[in-house]
Amino acid sequence: MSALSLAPRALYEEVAELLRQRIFSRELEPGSWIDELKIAEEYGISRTPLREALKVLAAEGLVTMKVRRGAYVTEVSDKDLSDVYHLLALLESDAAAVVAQQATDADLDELKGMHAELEAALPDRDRFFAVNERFHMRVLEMASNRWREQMVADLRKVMKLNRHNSLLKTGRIDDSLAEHRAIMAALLARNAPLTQQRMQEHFQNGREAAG
Amino acid sequence: MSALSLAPRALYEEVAELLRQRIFSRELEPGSWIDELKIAEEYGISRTPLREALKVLAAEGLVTMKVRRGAYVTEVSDKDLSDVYHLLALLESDAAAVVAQQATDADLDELKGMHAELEAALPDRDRFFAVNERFHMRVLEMASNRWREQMVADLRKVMKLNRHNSLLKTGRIDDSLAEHRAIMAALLARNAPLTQQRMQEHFQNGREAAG
DNA sequence: ATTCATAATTATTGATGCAAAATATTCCCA
DNA sequence: TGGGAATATTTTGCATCAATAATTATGAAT
Repeated sequence: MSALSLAPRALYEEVAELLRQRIFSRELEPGSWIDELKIAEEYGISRTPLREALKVLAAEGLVTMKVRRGAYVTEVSDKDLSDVYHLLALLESDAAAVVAQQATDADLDELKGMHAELEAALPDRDRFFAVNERFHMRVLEMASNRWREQMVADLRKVMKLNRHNSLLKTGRIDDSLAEHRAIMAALLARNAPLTQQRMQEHFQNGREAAG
Repeated sequence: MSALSLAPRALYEEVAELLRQRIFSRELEPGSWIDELKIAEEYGISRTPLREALKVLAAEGLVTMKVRRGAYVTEVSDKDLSDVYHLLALLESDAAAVVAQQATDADLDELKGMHAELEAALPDRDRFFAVNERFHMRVLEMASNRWREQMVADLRKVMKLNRHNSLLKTGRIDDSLAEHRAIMAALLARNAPLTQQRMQEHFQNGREAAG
């Protein structure tokens, strides 16, 4: 009773989250078979909620179900990674364009504040990563399209399957910051096409750095 | 034993498909509660595979799970519909641009053939709808990004939740055909930006006609 | 008469058990 | 000794059963 949850989730949701952690930490390796009995015993639960959790993860693309052969951790090829990255760029740059068009002054103020945090974060890399992540997520929220938010969330999870996954390389922090400045300027100017273009470039640069 | 399936699916997959049909046919109305006992009895199955099927549908966005309150058919608001449409336009126009850039001559020939079928389909509306659907799906396949294919497939399912869902209005067939001609021309010219723009417009026109 | 509390019914959620299928192992025969 | 068939084991997939939580209905008290 250490953590009384205000929003009690179903057991299969909890299990799904635990499995996500184990997959992202590569304790469960891509391509490897997931032993239902073993996991169920480890968590002290039955196979029923575990199987339901696996189906949730399958829908997210994190595991792959094979008929009569159980669940496997999804293997992402280089092409998969490239494809997912392409979609993230497309969806997030569009979201940014929507924000440039529809955001309230208060919204832009908030983003300006977060960008200031980003500028101040260096040289603390971890802090920079954290604020950067929050900024991207906040832009997505402001575009207020729950379907896109879900899709981007799922795609980002798939990205994390890869060992060299980071959407932001350490060697590219300075460039990334400069790009963020340009994006922020376009947003404040409420220039939707320019915002879209700069966000797209931001992703493309990150992609080249990753490849 | 009427249909011996070469690719035997699990029962929960079959059930998921049956439920999709019932949801799309509005036999199960949006917002309504899904009675697990009743459905399980109707199909002569237990509740376990049914519950797994419901979680698959929940991942697709067709049903919404409420904790300790079971499954409900998702209600799509006008805004949801608009948001989903926006994403479909974004993803499919991008796919078309990719095809314009990367397709082989054989690919373009195939699309040309399908477009010819489309031209020949009129005045048979049903045939026009069918060929149109195949065309869009084939373009998506040619862009060869399985993640996008999955996303578009799910979004199209959500669209079907709405009563006035059709991505192609009957009154707009002539306009639609003209737009398809323009898209086809841009594809054959391998002009990616133009293809993207025309596909985007194609969706925007459809959207205005729907609203 | 109305409201709050308690009890009963109903439905979801989790556990256990069983059967079918797939894989691995062993034994027999060439 | 090597290959193939038969058997045994493992594991998925489905069904049944039990328990927990929520809603509704009923009763009592103000």
